[in-house]
Amino acid sequence: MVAPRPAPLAVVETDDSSKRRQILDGARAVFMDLGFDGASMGEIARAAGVSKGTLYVYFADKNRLFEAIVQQECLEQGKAVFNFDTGRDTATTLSEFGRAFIQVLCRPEGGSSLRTVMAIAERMPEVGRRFYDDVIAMTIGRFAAYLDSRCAEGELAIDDTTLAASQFMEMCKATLFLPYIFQAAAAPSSEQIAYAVDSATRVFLAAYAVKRS
Amino acid sequence: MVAPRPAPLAVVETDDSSKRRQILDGARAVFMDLGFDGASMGEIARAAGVSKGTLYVYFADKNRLFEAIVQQECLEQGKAVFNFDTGRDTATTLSEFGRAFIQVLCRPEGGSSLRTVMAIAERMPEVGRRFYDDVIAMTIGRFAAYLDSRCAEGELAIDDTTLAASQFMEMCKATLFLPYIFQAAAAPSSEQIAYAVDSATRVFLAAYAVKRS
Amino acid sequence: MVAPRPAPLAVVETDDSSKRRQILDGARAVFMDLGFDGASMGEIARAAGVSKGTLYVYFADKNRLFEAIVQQECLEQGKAVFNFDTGRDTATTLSEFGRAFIQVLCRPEGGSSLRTVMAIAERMPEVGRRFYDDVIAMTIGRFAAYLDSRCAEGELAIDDTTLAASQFMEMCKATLFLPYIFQAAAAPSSEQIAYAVDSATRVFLAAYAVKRS
Amino acid sequence: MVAPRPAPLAVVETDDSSKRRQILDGARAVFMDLGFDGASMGEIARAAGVSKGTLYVYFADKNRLFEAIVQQECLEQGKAVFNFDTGRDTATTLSEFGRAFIQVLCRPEGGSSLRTVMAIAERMPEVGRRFYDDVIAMTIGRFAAYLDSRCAEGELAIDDTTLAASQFMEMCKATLFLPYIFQAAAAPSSEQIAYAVDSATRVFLAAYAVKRS
DNA sequence: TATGAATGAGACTTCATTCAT
DNA sequence: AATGAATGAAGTCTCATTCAT
Repeated sequence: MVAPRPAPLAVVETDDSSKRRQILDGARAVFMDLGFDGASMGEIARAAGVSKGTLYVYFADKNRLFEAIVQQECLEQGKAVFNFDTGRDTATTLSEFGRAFIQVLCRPEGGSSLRTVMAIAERMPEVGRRFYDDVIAMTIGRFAAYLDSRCAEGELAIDDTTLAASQFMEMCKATLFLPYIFQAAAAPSSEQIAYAVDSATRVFLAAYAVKRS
Repeated sequence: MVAPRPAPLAVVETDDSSKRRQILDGARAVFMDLGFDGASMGEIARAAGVSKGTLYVYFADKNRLFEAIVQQECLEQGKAVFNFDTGRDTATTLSEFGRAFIQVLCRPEGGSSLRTVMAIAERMPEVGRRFYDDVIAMTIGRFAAYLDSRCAEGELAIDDTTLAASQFMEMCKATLFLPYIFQAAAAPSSEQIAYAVDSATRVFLAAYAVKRS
Repeated sequence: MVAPRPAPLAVVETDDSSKRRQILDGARAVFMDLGFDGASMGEIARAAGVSKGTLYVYFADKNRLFEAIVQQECLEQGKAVFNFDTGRDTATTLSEFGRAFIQVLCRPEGGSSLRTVMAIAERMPEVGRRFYDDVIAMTIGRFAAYLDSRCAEGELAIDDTTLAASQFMEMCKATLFLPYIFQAAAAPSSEQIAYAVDSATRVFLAAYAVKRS
Repeated sequence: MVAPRPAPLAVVETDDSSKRRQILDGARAVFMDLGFDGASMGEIARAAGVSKGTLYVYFADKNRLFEAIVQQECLEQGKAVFNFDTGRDTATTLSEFGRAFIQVLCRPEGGSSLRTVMAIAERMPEVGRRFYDDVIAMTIGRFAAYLDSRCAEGELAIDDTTLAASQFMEMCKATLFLPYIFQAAAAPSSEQIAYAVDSATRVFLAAYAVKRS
C-alpha cells in the first residue's frame, strides 16, 4: 500500500510562487464576478492564463482554491489600515474613516468579496466565519479601540464602544450599501458618500459626544 | 379526431392555481436553503411534490421560477406591515419596529432570502433591483413617512427622513446582522436584539428628537 | 434542509425494466472485454445504445453498475446447473461435468468474468468474495454432494469430498485454463478438453474409486 | 559553449543501472498492489524515489515500463528453482514442491503478479503470453522433466508427463488458491497447505505410481 | 394537464506525457 | 541525466430541459 502523496512543499507552502499568484489573481476575478457556483474551473484557468490541470497542481480542488482566495482577501482587507491617529479632530477622524470604509465596501468595479463570501456562508460556514472574524470584527475592534481612547480623553461617553463602533459603521451604509449590493444603483459617488457619512457622523456625535460647558 | 379541450389558460395566468402555489412553496424552501445554483430542479420537484416535467408547465425555466419566487417573497415581505401607528410613543414605536425588523432579518431557521437574492444580484441584476425596490426601499419609505409625520408634529427634527430611516434600520443591525449572515454566530436572542435596538433608539433620538424646554 | 432523494423505486427495484436490461447487457460486454478500469462509461453507454445520463438513472455510479453486472453473472452462472444425475455411470458423470465446466471457463468469445472479477478483487473485496461464494463455492458444493452420494453407495471412498471435488475441478483445467486466461492460447477445442478431462477422470477414479473384487 | 558530456548510453541499455533498478523496484510494488490501471506514474515515481520525468528517461511509456516489470518478474520467478533433486524420495519431492508452489502463489502480503498480469492479458496479450511461457510453462516443463526421469526409473508410469505435471500443480491449489485470489479468504496457513498438498500427492501417486509386486 | 424517462452539455478532476532548465 | 512544472485529453458524474404518453 502506498502512502498518500505529500503536497509539493516548495510550491504550495510558499505564497509567492509566480504561477500561484497568477492563479489567485485570475481566480479572484472570476469568483468575485460570478460567485462560487457560477465560476467554473475552466473559466478560472482561462482568466489566469494557465491550463486547467495547472490549477490542480497548486490547489487540491475548487473549494481549496476558493478558500485561498478568501484567505488572501482577508489578509489584504486586513492590511487596509484605516487612520485612527488620535492626534486629529474626532469628527474628522470619524468622517474620513466612514468614507474610506464605504469606498472599500462599494467598489465601482463591482465584484464584491462581501457578497461572494456571504453567498457561500451557509454551505461553507468556516469560510464565512473566518472572513467575519478577520475582516469585519477586526475592523470593528480597531475602531472600538479608537473610541475607547476618545472616551479616556473625556471627549466621548460610551458604555459599549464595540456596539457604538458597529453602529457608526452600519449607519454610514445608510442609503448607499444595499442599493449597491442589490444592483439597484451604481457604486455611490464621492458626494453621495460624503453626504451619508457626514450625516452619520453628526448623529453619532450628537449621541456620544460629551457636551463641554 | 377529438377536438382539443380548450386550454384553461386562466389557470397558468392566475397566481393561485393550487399546483402553481405548491410549486412556489416547494421552490422557495429549496432556493432559500441552498441558493440559486445549489438548488436543483429535481430537488425542487420533490419538495413541491410534483414531477420535474410539471415544473416546466408552469415556469419556462429555472431562472423564471426563481424570479417568481423572489417576486412572491417581495409581495409577502411587503405585506409584513410594521406598526407605524402614530398614536403610540415614538420611542416605543422605534424600538418595536427595530425589534421586528431584526427578527425578520435574522430568522433562527436560517435560509435568508436576503442572502439568496444578494448572492445572485450580480448575475441577475433585475431580480436584485426589484427585490431592493419592493422590499427594502418600500420599508424605508414607510418608515420615512412615519418620521415625516413625527416631524410634522414637531417631535422630531430631520432634514432627510429617508436617510434617517435608513440610518436607524442599519444601526439596529449593529453587532447582530453580520455575524448572523456570515455564520459567525447563531441568530440573536431577544435579549441581544433588545439591547442593540434600544441603544439604536437612544442614539437616534439623541440626534433627531426636538428638545422640549 | 432537504431529505436525500429516494431512488425511483418502480424502475430500480424491478430487475426486468427493458432499459435496465439493455444497459446491463451493454455494460457486461464492455466490462468483460476491457476490465473495470478499461471500461469507460461513455463506451458502455454506446454499447448499450443509451445516453451517458441514462446510465446514472438506473445505477448510482460505475461501481454499482459493475456490482450489478457481477451479481447478474453470479445468478446466471448459478443457474448453469451441471448434470449430477445419480442414475448415470460415475465415470460418465465426471467426464461430462468436467467438459461442461471447462467450457464455461474457457469461452471462445473471450471476455472472462473470472478474469474481470479476479482483477478487481483486491480493490473490491466484497465483489470478489460474493463471486467466489455464489459461483465457485456453490459449484464445488453441488459436486461434493454428488460425491457424497457416490460414497454412500460404496462406489467411491473419499475422506473430504469438498477437497476432492475441488481437486477434480482444478485438475480438469490442466494445460487448458492458464494458457487461455493468459492469452497464450486460444480457447481449447473439444478434443483438447476431452483429452484433459478424461485424463483427470482416470486420475480421480484411480485415487478414489473403491476396488471391487 | 561547453562540450556535452557524452551520454553514457550503456547505462540505459544495461539492465542493472542503479536508477533503472530503483525504478523497477518502485514500479513493481505499485503495479502489483494496484494493478496496471490503478497505478499512476506519479505514484510510481514516488515509490521509486525519482521524478516523474526520470521515468521517461528509462522507459518510453507506462506500457513499456509495465512490460519491463513483468519481464523482470518472469526472470525472478524463473530463478525461483524448485528442488527436483532426483536423489530424494518421490513422494517427498512432490509434496515439498507442491508446498513451495502454493506458497509462491498465495503470498500473505497480497499483491499477486499472477492477478496483475492475468488482469491485463486481454488488453496486452503479448505480456500475458510471455508471462505464461516464461513462468508457468517453464515450471511445468521442469516438473515434467522430473517426472520423465521418474518414469525412466520405472517408478512412475505416465503417458503425458506435461499433462500430469500440470494436473498435480492444479490439484495442489484445490480449496486454497481461488478463495485467496478472490479475497474470500486470507492466505492459507502452512497446515492448510500441507493438508491440500499431501492429499494431492496421494491422488497423484495413486494414479501414476507403478505398483511393485 | 401531468408525468418521468431520457438526454447531452458541461462541471470537476486525474493523469500520462512533454519540455525547458 | 534528472527534474518538476505544465499540459490537455479523457474520465466520472450532475442537472436543466425535452418529449411521448
